[in-house]
Amino acid sequence: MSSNGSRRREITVADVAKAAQVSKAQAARALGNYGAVSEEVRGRVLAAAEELSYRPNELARSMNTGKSNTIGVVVGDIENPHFGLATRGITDTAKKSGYNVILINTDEELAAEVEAVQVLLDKRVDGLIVAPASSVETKHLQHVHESGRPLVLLDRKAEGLDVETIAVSMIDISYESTRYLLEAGHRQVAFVSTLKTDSAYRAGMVLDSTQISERLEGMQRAFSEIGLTLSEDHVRLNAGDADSIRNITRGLLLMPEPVTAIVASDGLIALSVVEAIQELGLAIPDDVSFLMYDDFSWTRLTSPPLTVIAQPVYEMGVAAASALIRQIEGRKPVANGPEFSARLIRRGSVAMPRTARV
Amino acid sequence: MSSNGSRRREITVADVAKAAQVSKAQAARALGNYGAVSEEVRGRVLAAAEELSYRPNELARSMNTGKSNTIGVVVGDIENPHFGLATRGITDTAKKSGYNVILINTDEELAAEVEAVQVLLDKRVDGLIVAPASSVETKHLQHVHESGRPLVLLDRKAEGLDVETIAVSMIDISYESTRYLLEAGHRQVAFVSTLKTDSAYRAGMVLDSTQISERLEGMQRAFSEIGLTLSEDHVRLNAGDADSIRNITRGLLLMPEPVTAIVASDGLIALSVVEAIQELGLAIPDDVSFLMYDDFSWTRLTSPPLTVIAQPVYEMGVAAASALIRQIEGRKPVANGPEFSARLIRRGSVAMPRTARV
DNA sequence: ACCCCTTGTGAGTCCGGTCTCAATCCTAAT
DNA sequence: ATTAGGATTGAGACCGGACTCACAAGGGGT
Repeated sequence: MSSNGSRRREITVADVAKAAQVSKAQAARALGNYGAVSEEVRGRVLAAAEELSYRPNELARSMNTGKSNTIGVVVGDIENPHFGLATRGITDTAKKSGYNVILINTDEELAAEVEAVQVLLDKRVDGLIVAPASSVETKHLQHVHESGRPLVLLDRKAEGLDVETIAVSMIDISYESTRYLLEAGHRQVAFVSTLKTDSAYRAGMVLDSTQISERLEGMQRAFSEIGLTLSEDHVRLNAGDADSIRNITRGLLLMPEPVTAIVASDGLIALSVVEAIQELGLAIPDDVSFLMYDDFSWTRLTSPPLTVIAQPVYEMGVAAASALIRQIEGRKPVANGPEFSARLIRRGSVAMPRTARV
Repeated sequence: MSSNGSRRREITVADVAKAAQVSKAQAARALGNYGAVSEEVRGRVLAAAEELSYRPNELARSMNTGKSNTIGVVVGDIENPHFGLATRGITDTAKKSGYNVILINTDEELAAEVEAVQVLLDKRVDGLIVAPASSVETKHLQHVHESGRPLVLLDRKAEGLDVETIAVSMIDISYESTRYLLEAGHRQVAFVSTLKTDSAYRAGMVLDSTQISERLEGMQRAFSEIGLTLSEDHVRLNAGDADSIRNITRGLLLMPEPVTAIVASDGLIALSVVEAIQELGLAIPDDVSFLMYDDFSWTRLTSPPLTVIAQPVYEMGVAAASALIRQIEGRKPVANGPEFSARLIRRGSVAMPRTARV
């Protein structure tokens, strides 16, 4: 009873070598497929390995090759389909090139992100993909970069960090979609985002996220172009859980001069905003127009289907992984990396505001 | 220029030891917090480590402790919010106990799963959480289990594999929800699932997924209770991409005696089914009733909001991780692990079928 | 027949930690 | 003063592969 007494200790090259009656070095060569090995020996070793069902210890291997074939991914929240999709793009691509992915969630907390990066570095990952929680507080990323470890940022740029970044430029699309709202007659337009800040939004304040800065910049540009300004009071940050989003939405719609259009910064926010609107007994787009970032399938199922700003999230994940792997393998960056841009998909959630109608 | 000339080679215990003028062994003890170390030495070592910003190499550490503080997670598709949420539960819990997570996607391909498991084993993860693609083909899992590596299954049981499994029992809830449909007057009920099979569904055929088997069993029980049987032709498996789901849905609704209710096996399928229904110009629930597994937020936003079978996905992720970590740390299983059950949330997508109305 | 070069091979070192073991200190007890 | 016994400490083995080095054999060229 025990053809393979493989209890506890694992099979190592030494075991295989013994079984094949060759030196450890030869066995290692045959198995690792390097150096010179006679057919004869190779055969014996491979057979022995098969027989013992030998499996190399990747840890040991990594230790002296210095390569772990693993990349670390740090995102704010995988539960958010935006990151889910991006992660999918990353893992698909990584797998194709023989890399594994260690995933760490940060809940968009800077402290968690700093720790996550540290942990991954300690595990000697070959490179990192980070969707930074903050575009301003980037010491830890700076550190990674300086230590020479390949690093690619996803979704958001980091202030003063010259690192390859895969992100959609938000200014133009934000400008375009704001114009779309303005042309429909909206003047009271709100923007709701989860971005955490110490104080309420004030024009010109420095934000932690370049994404959000850019979006606001685009909105402002559209407004100022027609001689108006985006009201500070209509920019609501710190929209955390469903409850706070609900309150924010109610606030925006119940104020003396209610907003006539709301722009949701991501899919999660959108859900709560739309729900709050429905709760108030208001109709989209008759009472309020609605626009959101991220094109999820369900946005086509609501009535009316929602007008969205679609970002090539999966493709960006792919691009981030490709770029990182390229860096890891020391290849030169391609001349013109793909440029990603978002596009406005007009469905049914934007219409003329009540006030503008005859 | 170069306060810390930390280029290339990383700082090791040996470096710290030298800087602190003690032996490597002592430095290691002080750093690793084991063995006896005088306050004096500890101080010097810690200071030196700080100064050099030493970071232990987890790989090396893992290699001779045999622990990697990493757990491997194998899921069919993170992009599916079902797994997204579960993964979130897993990572949250793992992090709390100091474990990291390596995530691998299998696209529900058995071959990919086998490889994924192998890769994780090679990386010497401390344990595995797998949502098995097949409940029947389980040699690779058997192998893991026999090798003594902690293993927890998620969502689906594996035939003849005595391994801790965190899953919702589907029979009762399926029975309950089918009764709900039958009581509303439906007789032509369809079930649509992605489950891959070699041939079309036939009653009694062995399915790869215990989840699906159980659901069908529950449906059949409800049918036979009132002297009817669930038509084989109404059980549609192999619903892969959006297109095939669309075709299946059209098929079900355009056949001579169309189904009056459709049950979607998961959120992704639901999306396409609902879309196909809308495309056909049919209304839910007036023309077709609709029921789906998984309670995603967006199901409350459609009109009507969808009736769903909610599973405590996040909690199951938490439970799976807890169970695995318990196993890894060699603690006894708690007497009565939490039992998970799904519940039917009646919203607005189920009504009397046309045929049953006056 | 002699030298050079290309394989093939085994011994042993190294990666960066952990851990065993024997030697050295120190302090309190005899 | 002497000594037992615990606290410290350094040397070195070890984890499981990769890789360097020195050396033996076989082949070709002249």
